[in-house]
Amino acid sequence: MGKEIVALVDCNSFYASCEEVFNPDIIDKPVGILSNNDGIIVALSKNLKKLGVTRGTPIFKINKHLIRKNDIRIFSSNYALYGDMSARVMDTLSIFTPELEIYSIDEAFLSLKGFEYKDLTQYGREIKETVKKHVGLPVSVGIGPTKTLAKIANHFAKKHNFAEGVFDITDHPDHDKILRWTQVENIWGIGRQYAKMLRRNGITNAFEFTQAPDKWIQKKMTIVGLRTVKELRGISCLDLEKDIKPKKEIVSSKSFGNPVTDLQNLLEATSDYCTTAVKKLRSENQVASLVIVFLSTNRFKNEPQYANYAKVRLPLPSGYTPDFIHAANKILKRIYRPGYKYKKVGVMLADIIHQSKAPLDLFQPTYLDDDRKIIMDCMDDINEKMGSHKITYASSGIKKTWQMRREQLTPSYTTSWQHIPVVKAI
DNA sequence: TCTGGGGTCCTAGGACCC
DNA sequence: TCTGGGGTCCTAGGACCC
Repeated sequence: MGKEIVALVDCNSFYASCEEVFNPDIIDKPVGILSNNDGIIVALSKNLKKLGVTRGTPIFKINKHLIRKNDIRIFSSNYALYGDMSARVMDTLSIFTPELEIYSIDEAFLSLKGFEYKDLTQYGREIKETVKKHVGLPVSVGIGPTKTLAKIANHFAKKHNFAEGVFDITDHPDHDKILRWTQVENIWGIGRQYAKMLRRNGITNAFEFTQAPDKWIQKKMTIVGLRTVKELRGISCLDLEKDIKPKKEIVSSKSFGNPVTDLQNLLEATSDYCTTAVKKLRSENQVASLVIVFLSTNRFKNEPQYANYAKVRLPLPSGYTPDFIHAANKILKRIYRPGYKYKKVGVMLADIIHQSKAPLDLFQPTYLDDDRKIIMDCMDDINEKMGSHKITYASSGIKKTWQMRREQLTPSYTTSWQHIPVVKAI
């Protein structure tokens, strides 16, 4: 076994950059992308960051004057577009390595094992330029002997202009200096709570963290924290995961555009989220047997609060949407209390297994061996061809007054024929 | 007026068993 | 007064990620 060497390729301000590809006139403007329901800012372009806006800020808290004065462009999130752009980036990256882990919508780890004879920084530049050419998106590349160090190298590449978006920390003469430069909250695996705890104990940067005793770290931060510190010391503890792992749980939940008080609307929303979740379940050829429904009021408001959840186990694992809608509606009726303004409901599917591993039953047909699977597959096919939600359940309602807001949505340029951009000759 | 959604992993403690 | 011990399984909650 040779030494591990990985590159982390990360798209810069991914959502904002996707919008810029199709709206070149916003490239130099501050751009912000909103969460579902147009609630908070989830992605910011460099120019928006410069104005002091941070991720997670509710849009209504951003000064209107600031928006107008700087011509800030705000968009609803367009996941159809981002998902498709992501797939194109990943396709391009797969040219550069036999082993690729798609870590998130905008990040991938590439194994560069066996490539050490190359100038890896130069290779990183090639990767960067090729993605730009093929997909039009800017990326940064960090290279290191472990995933955690590759993350740090990537962060470094982004923050220092001289790196021009590519940095290799491997055997770098200033290795410790770079770790000293990395504040604890910027270490992959250290969140808000642990960062606070480390600072309380006098540990402020990655280098100081590597000097802490293993026993102490494990006691305070479990084995997860210990792995992180070992990775910082150059010992690989997190393998590249090439295979896409089947989901263990599937959640569908959304805040409402407006508060909902009556049971009927909640039942409709629950049915709708059930439909989404079970469709996802089927798309991975899986079945589930546990349904959990949760609901809550708006915790930011100074009004009576209520939150609850409950679960139901199906007699047999299923992929049949009505099985889940029945169960979910039953649960909802149990936990619903009148008199509250609800902000959100959600459905979670758990105890998920692959269809082929579903147990048989002597006394009742399973999802696989009666008509239910055929009906579902048929419905999925039609919705795939004719557009999603062509066939749906009446229990999801028609008016859907509870639906989320998406007022600044851009077209689905790459995934919908109606939205394909037109190039006009002058 | 308006504050996201979807995941994973680990551990402590209770339930249960012999 | 004294009231076992060890193993496994499950779950809720807390931490993290993007």
